[in-house]
Amino acid sequence: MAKTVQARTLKTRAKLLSAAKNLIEHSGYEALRVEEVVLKAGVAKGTFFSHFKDKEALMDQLIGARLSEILTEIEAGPVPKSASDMVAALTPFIAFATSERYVFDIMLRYSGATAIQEVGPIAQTFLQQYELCLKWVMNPDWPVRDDIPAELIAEGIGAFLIQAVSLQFCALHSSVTVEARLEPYLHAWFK
Amino acid sequence: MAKTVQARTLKTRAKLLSAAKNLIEHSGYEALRVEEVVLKAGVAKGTFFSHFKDKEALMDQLIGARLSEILTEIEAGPVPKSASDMVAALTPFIAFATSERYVFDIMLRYSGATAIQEVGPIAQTFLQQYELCLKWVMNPDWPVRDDIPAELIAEGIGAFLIQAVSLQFCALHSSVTVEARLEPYLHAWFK
DNA sequence: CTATAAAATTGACCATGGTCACTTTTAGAG
DNA sequence: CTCTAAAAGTGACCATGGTCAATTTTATAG
Repeated sequence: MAKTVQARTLKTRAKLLSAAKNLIEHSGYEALRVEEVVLKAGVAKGTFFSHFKDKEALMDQLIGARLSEILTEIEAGPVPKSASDMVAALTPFIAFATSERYVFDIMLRYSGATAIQEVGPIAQTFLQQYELCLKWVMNPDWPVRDDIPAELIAEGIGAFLIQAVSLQFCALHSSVTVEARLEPYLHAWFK
Repeated sequence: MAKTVQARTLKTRAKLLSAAKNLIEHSGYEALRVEEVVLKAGVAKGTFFSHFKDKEALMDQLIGARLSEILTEIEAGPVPKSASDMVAALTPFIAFATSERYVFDIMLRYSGATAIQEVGPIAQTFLQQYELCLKWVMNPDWPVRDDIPAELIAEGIGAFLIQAVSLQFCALHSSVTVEARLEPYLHAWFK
């Protein structure tokens, strides 16, 4: 018998995801307990772990999906025309990344692929973010430095984003917004 | 009676740290179990947690101490004269950061201060690294861009470091060394 | 030296993520 | 329709980090 995926599987998975989403909507990501998810989904604990490698894999799914939504929405918007435009455009992404320390921790842990040869949902959004910035930066009337490859600039923006959010979580600099912190970095890529 | 710290406290703390160090030397950071630490130190489990807020606080201490050693050694060396020099100088730091995924995760989580108004050992090493890079970059015969504040460049180097190590842990790019990945970023700061 | 309050330590206990041998369900061959 | 093997699901159980009321040790006032 070939390895088939039964309809039941998809239904159970959907129940788990929906239960998790509801719980998170109510009390945030960090407070999520596997016990509560399976209770609400009406399945046994073991079932959870036959659908997700571990609790963080579920988080990867959920946070990844949310980030992708946000980036897709940003992508649909106008191409920014300056550093501050760019920062403004990225604001929803930043807002989500800073919404909970736990969320940012998961983002960092999953920003690279977790297992070899596997790119998880969050890792994919980092690629999406890279490509979005690359698109912006390759815009011909964009005043970006031409002595640096566009790919490097796009990657660098990702690095600066992480840095700015990290510093936000650092008590030492919390009076400055992430956006204000990000902008001077971006200027370094401009002519 | 005033709040005094008994000699016993220091002794117990030292026993715990030494036990942990031995265990880590033998099987790495990730494999460390609190249970084993207290067994080896000859104290009860509760004692551990009256000395360290949680297991990660111990890791913050140990990893922070190691990072500080490494940075202090780098600081004692010659001031690098180019991007590749700089990358070469940072190699011991990178080697430790990439030695275990777990170590890098802890570094990221603690890179900002954890609690408000408190800078932990790892967070301090990020400051140390920032100041080291600042010192290098402010060297008058250093060919760095002068249209960007030295402080920003130093901060940016930190961001690039993290980015390069993160990508190292990403299966997609693991064929390139961290050093090779870091260098082109650094060139962006040069004239 | 003794009494006593603060400091330090203890270990049974809890919370929660994760495992796995077993049971139930399902798809499809005959 | 029945039989069977794979797929899916179950829940008792384990691993491990962390808690806290009770106990022991220490410093020092009198």
